[in-house]
Amino acid sequence: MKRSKRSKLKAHGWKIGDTQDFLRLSDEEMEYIEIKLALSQKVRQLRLERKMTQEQTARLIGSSQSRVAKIEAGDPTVSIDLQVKSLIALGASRDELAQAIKSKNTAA
Amino acid sequence: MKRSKRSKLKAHGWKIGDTQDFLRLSDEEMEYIEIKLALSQKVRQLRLERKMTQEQTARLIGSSQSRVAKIEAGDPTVSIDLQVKSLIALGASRDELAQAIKSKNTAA
DNA sequence: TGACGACATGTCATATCTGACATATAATAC
DNA sequence: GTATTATATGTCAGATATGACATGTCGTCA
Repeated sequence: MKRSKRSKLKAHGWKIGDTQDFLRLSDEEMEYIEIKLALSQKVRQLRLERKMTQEQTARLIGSSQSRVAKIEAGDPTVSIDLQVKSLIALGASRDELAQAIKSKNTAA
Repeated sequence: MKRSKRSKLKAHGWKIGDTQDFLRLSDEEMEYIEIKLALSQKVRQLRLERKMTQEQTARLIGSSQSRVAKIEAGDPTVSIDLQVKSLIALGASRDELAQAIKSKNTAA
């Protein structure tokens, strides 16, 4: 359960799909990162819907602007725990959270 | 974002519903604990489905029997991160994970 | 041009989580 | 009875995540 080489990877901005071979991530690492990225996007989405700045959100969750930026970037130093706590603080329901984690419809 | 007094709470075995007033948890704390508990139950479910012991599962995820027990108990010292990693290692898909987090149908 | 606001990124001391270990409990088989 | 196996619980040194801070980038307004 090590973080290994992907430590420095920026999850943000990846095109999921080209990553697998490119960086030689295992399926499990891929799934973990996809979930983290999905949650980070949801945090940003909710924050923007509520027309808040990262600074305001930081105060809401008892953190700092820089950490909110990292949460939204899916930074490796940010735990899923913190992402989940942020989403809850932003008012997301369990079901909304589940929905965010669900893989998007690969069907056309 | 402190862990506060619920540190010593055992999430396991609660009857969700009587907790709210009893322990004076905020809605946000409740939601967090419910999610953690839902994940812990899913870990146990998958492990048993695969007919594995906690010891075997521990080796699978690179941890120890005692920690697997804590994962399945929703112990406060276990992060959602570790629960998610465990579920992935046990072969759960993103969708399965999302399903586990979803609130169960309150409809009869 | 400069100043401002929002966000990104790097670093660090300290808080929290981690695997490992010891030990306890419970159930089963002899 | 007591071995054995599976699980639970408490503790701790070391690993990792955290908030805070400094500073950087980028857009916009004058």
